[in-house]
Amino acid sequence: MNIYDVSKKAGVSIATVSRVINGNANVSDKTRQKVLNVMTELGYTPNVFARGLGLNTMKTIGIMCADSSDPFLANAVYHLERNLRKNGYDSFLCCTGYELAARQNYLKLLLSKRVDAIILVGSNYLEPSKKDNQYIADAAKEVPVMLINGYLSHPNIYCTLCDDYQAVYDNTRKLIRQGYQRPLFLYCSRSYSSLQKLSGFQDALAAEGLSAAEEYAQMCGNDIMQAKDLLLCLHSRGFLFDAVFGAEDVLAVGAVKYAGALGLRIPDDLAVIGYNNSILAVCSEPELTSIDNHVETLSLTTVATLMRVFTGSDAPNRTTISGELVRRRTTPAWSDGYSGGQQDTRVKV
Amino acid sequence: MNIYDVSKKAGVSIATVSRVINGNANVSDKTRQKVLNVMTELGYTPNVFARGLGLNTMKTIGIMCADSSDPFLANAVYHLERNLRKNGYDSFLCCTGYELAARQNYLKLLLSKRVDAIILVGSNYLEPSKKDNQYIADAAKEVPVMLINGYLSHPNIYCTLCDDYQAVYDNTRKLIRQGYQRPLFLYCSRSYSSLQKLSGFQDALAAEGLSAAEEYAQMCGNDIMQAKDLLLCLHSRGFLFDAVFGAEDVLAVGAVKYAGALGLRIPDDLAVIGYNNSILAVCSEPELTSIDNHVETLSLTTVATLMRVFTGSDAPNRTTISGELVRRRTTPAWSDGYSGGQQDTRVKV
DNA sequence: TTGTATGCGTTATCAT
DNA sequence: ATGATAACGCATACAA
Repeated sequence: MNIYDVSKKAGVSIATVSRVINGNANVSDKTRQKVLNVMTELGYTPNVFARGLGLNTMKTIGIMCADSSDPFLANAVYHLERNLRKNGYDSFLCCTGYELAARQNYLKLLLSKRVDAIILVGSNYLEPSKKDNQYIADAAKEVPVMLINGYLSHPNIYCTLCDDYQAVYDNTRKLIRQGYQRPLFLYCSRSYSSLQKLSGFQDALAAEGLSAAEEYAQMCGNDIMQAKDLLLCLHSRGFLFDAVFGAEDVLAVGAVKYAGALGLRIPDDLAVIGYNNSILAVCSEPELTSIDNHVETLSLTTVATLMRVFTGSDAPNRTTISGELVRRRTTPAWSDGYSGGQQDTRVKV
Repeated sequence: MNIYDVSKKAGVSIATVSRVINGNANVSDKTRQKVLNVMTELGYTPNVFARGLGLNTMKTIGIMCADSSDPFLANAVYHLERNLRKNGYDSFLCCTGYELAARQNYLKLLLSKRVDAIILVGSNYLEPSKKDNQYIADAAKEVPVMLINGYLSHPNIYCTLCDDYQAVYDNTRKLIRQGYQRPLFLYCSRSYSSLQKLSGFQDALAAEGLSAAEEYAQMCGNDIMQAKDLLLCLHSRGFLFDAVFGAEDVLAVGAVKYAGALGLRIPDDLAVIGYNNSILAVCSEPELTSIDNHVETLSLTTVATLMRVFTGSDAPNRTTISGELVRRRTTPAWSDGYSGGQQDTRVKV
């Protein structure tokens, strides 16, 4: 079943059939209709390989993420996939894990499959060492590379990110002004975005005139229980803190568990803020105040930018959107001017 | 940069180069080495389209799931993708949503991309009406179709599922024998797997000599708050229940929230069991007893079966694995013989 | 508006 | 063991 069968049955040449397939205007309505009829009658579908051979594209985007079971990444992938398809592109998903060598292999594989672009989801793709990011820059020589929540200044690389620094900075300051004089920052990776958040936290302490002692930023595993245990351990060592800002919701939930274990009242004895506004925030008890980094917007923007790149329109190499505090029950009510906080809204699903 | 360039530089014919690429034995070691050297030197990669044209396969599997941000589905996708790649296959992921028409389109699209097989993840793919599943049966005429947590008896369709019926049946009986005489079942879809769970629940009531009044199985939205509100509403109407068995962890968390709202003690006043052993189970407070349906095993088995199908070995049309109760703090300790319960283990991430 | 002929980069079938 | 050559199914430049 190929284009010849159709052309034969329709009594036209394959060129005409091809024109119909590709929506070429140079076909009479009558002929077009005849061909279309035959195509549906035969249940004909163009062979993608033959097509790809000629056009050297399969209208396919490669998406790389560390782990599609991470709620944030999963959400991003979901929206990316959806929107790409809306624009006529299919997606090739790769869950690469966190190891560099594996990632390099996946990238090579995607390129060998002749994808039309590559989207890297998650700030964890940015290695601290420049050299380790070279493979990304190399890929950008062949196809456009899109980064979600990561930044790399390089031709043909386009970045869309949430302003994590500002979000943490603003809200840490608010926290302190509410009387929480000993906030603790909890993070679990040294990714670009984590480091941004950390800076935001440290700068906020400085801006409020607090000493930013090293211990007020603690690193731990990406896990509820590890976070809880770490806090318990700190507490038993006599370390004092009255608020926890988690770089991820998981860590913040750990803080809530910690408070529960010690019988601390939330938010009176301990305030907690998470990050991502994931389902964990509403699952937690009490429900978690969390920063929404607008996954959907990030994804939509990325796709929109990519389409601009494809059409040759000029596209910004870097787009930043702001995070937004979604207040729930682990922080006291506060009001202020300079950043549009928002009352409890629907959580990202 | 193509096979001709390589053949020229290596001083052999393209046929020989092709043989080297495909590991054909009819090449002298000397020639093979020479060709390999040239290939790496030139950084040559075979063109997948041309290759696909000849072989009519791209070693690619189409994976369909409703929503990659659902923890269970995300996990399955993750493991599928990983294991397929281990077997030399790439994956095409489609998040189809829950609507039939969209799903039919996605399936058509995958077939038009000439995938080598299709994997449907999640029992939600099985419609109650036979007619609505016809498109799946049709697809099976072209390529093998794998179902995870769904069952359809049809040639070239292979199903791998968790024995949801038995898991719910067994554990509901245990619950009742512990003294919970008024268990309530909460579910949120009429998918194959949901209905299996429901039957298990109903049969358990009957087996324990309890009247299975309609109201003891309630349907509600797939959402923590909706579940909580429904329970509150039932309570205010004077409806009595002392245990909740959720068909999904989300619903069980809703039950925990309900208990919190009313000041009920868990598990004394209310026992709760969830399903999936997702991260929600450990996020909940108190932590949720939940049934682990072994996503990873399901995924591994599916891939293994598919590989058997590809090699022409005979493969079982249906494989069932058993669920397993992971006990935490929303049920009292109980011990018994006939089903291997397990103490709190690591949650699925 | 329609048809003819060629190229795309492989694999596979013959020969040699 | 190696080489020449015919598919594979489509897009497209060119001709009519």
